[in-house]
Amino acid sequence: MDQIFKDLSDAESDKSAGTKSQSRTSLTYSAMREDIISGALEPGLKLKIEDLSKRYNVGSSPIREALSLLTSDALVSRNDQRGFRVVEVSAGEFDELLKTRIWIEQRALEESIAHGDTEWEENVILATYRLSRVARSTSEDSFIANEQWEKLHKQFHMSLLSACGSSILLRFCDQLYDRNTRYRHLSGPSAYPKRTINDEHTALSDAVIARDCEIAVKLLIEHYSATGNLLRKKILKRSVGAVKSN
Amino acid sequence: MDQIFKDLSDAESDKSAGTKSQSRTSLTYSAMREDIISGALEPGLKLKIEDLSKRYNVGSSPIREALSLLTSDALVSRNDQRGFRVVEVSAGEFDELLKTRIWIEQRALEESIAHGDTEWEENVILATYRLSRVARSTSEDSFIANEQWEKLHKQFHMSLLSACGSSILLRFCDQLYDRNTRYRHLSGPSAYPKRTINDEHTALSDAVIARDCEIAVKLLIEHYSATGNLLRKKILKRSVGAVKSN
DNA sequence: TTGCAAATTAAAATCGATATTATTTGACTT
DNA sequence: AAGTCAAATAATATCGATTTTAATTTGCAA
Repeated sequence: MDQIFKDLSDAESDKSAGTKSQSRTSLTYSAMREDIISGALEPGLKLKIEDLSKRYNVGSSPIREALSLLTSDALVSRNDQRGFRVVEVSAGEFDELLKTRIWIEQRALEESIAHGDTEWEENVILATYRLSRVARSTSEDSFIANEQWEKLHKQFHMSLLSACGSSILLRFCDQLYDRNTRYRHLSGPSAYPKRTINDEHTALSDAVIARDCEIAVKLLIEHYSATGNLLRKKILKRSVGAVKSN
Repeated sequence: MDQIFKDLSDAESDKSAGTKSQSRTSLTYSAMREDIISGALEPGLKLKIEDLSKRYNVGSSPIREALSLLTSDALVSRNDQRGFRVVEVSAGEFDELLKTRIWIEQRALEESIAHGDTEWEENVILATYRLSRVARSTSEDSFIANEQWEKLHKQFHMSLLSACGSSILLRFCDQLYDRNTRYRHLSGPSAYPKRTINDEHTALSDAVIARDCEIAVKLLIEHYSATGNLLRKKILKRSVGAVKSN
């Protein structure tokens, strides 16, 4: 928990017209969310209101509200009268996450393929292309997560599902995606040794565009299972050596 | 919005030992949740902090935290700098809800049937029996929602899914169930004229116990679709005549 | 009248102080 | 040495006042 945090206190210096000023609660929520998913705030960490107030430079009310919101994202746990914590990670939860994600995304993908229109198709093509153009790591030898890749990767996966016809289902997928990303970040750098992820993405995209539901679903499941298997080992290693903080 | 609300101010008069005192936030959250689902706080209503403070007899902080939590349940919407509202209802959202619920619960039911053990089976039997023993309405002629039935009905449906192996999926089902219940309450009394709901429940339960996945899923979908069709008409009628409050 | 802008009012958001509850410490007993 | 209890400390939860922002009204000019 020893890193530089953004100062939210002068967030409303919003010179750019049109941008309706966000509340401190919203800004703090986004910032904390980012910090939990990235691993900056590590699993199990006790989240003391006063500490957070100092770090994010806001009073206790926005902090508490942000924590309440994060609770529903399953990133923070609340325990009445004894505060908040970053939720723990475990191999068990990871497996459940993976399993559930596959169940839900399978259906979303099927519906998307069945109902997606031309615009959707083009969005998939675009998202696939954009993702293919950026590197996963900013460095060649050591792995340094590329912010841009993260963003495009999520956009790619969400684009596949976006025509499923249910914003409710999409919301679930979005949430599960982020929870999974957290595991990916926590598992440490260079999680995917030799696998040619880009090829997997392209193949998946092709099947989707060809409206080949069977293949697409098969590829999606394989894609998730493969990354999942790699991650699980790391998580296990991690959770054994984990230190319950403060 | 002119009804009696519970006074939360002396909630900690918790004589019963063992019950760890809940926070005002939690209590307020539950109370407001109940009031939104029951329709006491109607769709679109502006939720002014001060009003709510008076009604629920707590300060602004617990109110705001409770509202933040309700936001993630999709029961309350927040609009930065201009407060909270009870989320609107619409035929469109209802359809999406129904559709999504069927997608998700189908999978949950399939998994549950595939993996459920003896204990699960017995829970289903029990839940079915208990539900069959209470009346939907407390009155014979006019429809007056029976609190007990509501509880047991939810327990019945959740019991069917409870062995699906994913607490994450169950959480989703739970949330969607509640959102649907809100529609049911809003659609007004005596929503189900002649249909013998109890028979439908029994048939569903039988199929589940017999591990007949195909039939069970078919019955579940029919069950939801039938009630859904009835509700949709009422919702349409309602949303036309709705008055944007305050 | 109608349109616009300043002034007013109302509400949301935020802060910082207080009250409440949990946790730790340390003296004392067995 | 281990356990128990009470005081001291630390943290949470809550309140009420203040600041900031949005919505409304009012007054003035075209």
